[in-house]
Amino acid sequence: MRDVADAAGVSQPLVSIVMRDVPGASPESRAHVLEVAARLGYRRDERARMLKQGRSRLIGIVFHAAQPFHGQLIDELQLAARTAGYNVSLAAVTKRRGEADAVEALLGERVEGLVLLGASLDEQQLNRIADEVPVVTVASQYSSERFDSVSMDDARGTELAVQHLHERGHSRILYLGAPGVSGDEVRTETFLEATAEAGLGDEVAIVAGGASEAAGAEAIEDALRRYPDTTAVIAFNDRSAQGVVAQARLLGKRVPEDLAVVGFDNSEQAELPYLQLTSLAQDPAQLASAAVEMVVGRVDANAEGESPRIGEHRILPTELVVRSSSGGSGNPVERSR
Amino acid sequence: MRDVADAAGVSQPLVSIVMRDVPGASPESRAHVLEVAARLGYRRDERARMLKQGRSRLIGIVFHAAQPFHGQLIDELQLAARTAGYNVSLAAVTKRRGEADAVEALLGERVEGLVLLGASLDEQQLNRIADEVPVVTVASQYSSERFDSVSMDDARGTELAVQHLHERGHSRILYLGAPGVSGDEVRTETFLEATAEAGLGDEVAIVAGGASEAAGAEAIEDALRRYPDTTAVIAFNDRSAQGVVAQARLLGKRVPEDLAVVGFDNSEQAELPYLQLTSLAQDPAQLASAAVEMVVGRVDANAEGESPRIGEHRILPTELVVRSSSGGSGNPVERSR
DNA sequence: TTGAAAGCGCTAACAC
DNA sequence: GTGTTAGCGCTTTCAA
Repeated sequence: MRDVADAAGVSQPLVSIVMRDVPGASPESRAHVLEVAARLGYRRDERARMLKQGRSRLIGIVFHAAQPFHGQLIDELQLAARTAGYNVSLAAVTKRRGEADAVEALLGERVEGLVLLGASLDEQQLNRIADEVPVVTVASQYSSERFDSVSMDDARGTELAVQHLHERGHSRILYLGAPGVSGDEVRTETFLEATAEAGLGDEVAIVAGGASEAAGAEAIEDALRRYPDTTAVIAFNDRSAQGVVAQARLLGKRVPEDLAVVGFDNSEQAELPYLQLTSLAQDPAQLASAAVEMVVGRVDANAEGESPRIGEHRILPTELVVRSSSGGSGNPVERSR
Repeated sequence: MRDVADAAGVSQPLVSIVMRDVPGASPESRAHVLEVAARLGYRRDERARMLKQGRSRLIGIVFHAAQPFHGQLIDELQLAARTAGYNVSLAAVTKRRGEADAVEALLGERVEGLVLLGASLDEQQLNRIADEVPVVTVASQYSSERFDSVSMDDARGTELAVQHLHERGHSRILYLGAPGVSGDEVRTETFLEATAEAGLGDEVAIVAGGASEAAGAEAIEDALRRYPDTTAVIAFNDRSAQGVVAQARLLGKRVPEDLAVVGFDNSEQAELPYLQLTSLAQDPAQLASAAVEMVVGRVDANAEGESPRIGEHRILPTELVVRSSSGGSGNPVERSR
């Protein structure tokens, strides 16, 4: 900026005014400064800017690099944050880098808020982080009073899935869960309640799988041996559902004629022509805008010295998107609430 | 730092010495300062640190959020960068945010080098960026003199695939490409050369697909109508290969008995039990360490005022990992060079 | 071993 | 409309 100012024959703060595009410079000097800056290839240093301003206007996002659904969420989060006047800083969780590490890195950058996608830290660890900076988790369920969360309505979603399959005449239904992954507990409980209520109590089964294609494939192979009469499967997510469909077909089952399959997430994969997976939708745009709204709300509240409010745990409505993997659409979309 | 210094009754620079863990403080004051810092929840501001140091020691990584293979690369890149004494800063390319935008954001953070995963910017744009900061592209092919690239040996890989299928008796081989995606051109040309050399000139075909599961599925359905005698497919990547396998099975073809399939990337998906995809491996660890080595080399050279060297375009050896999708392993692994 | 002083690139308050 | 001055949180001389 000094260099630009010297080259343009003006003061350095005037260059600042021009570069920020705020009033306070005549059209002529503005044009001149911009011309000189462009010629010199000048680019403003964002760090220095943040340092001086005393705040970063940065939201940190922790995501799992291997999870394609997080890509969709990042897209929406970036948009929502920009609208709220914030930028985002990304930290990836990978096979060799845990969530705690990723959070540390973002705190070192002085992010003003943290959005954690698919967090698996326990509530106590998150509470400690929330002492430093507002936290909101997306797609994980917590009930802490110290931070917020937003997730889909797992209970209602499971009910919709059970109801959908029951209506289509299925009674031997399998829930293929992902023990230890957030959301699984609620889905498991609701599955038992909903099937019991429908009078299917002893025809259903629960098997342990996981949140990946491989886990779904392995679990269904095993499950079909143990429960050969199974006619329908509710899988933990679309990825495991994809494994279920592929493996079942390899074993000679037709989907949906011999085995109906329902997944969770309504990811882009669900629309693949050879899958056409019935799935419980969670809208990434809605999740993202809720997350940004909550975290920015807390950031602003802190800035104005308000006393911190109690943790808010928002649950967004789900809808069942019916495709052919469950026997096709009778009534195409069933909304929750 | 000021606060910590006051609370500990020492000067602020001394706190800096302690926090950086460099010699210059007595064990007692070191312990005392650390204790006070911990009590106050002090955390060093990375931005201020970079600002003062006059450099960021940051490598910017541009990745595609929807591409799971990039997740593996990020993991390796983070490791390699840390080893070289650098940190990384991530910028995601998504449906609504282009590569140019992502690059801009990183330049604003004053990254000292840029690693672009699967770049699709043209050479001229990249040259302009390379004027500001060293650039290396990963898994895209360029021949610019102004920046570096590292990619797998597409030509050799394609040869290996053709040879592998030919050895197993296939002659009606299809190349299912991804027009416009980097690497496709070389693979297409090599496919034609290698098949011609093997005397299969008029039995092979090339069809336009894409780099996703959906593209592979659509393309194979169409291709099997136009070339019903096809017995083997080389797909642009593992994702499209997965679409090919799934769709072919749905159409009643058995894999590999009726249709042998080979992919590129040897991604984690290739190992799925129901796929067992023969694939041309590109080792993410090797790609990553080469990329970091090249970009850091240029950063250091610049720092020492050396005149910039000419663009280096490194091509890493590939190997064919044989799994059952191509008829199983005769000889399990065939190396290039 | 410790402290004082300067300055990285920028913005904000104020004077001219 | 423009320039002057001060300072964000650090690191880095250099002096005590």
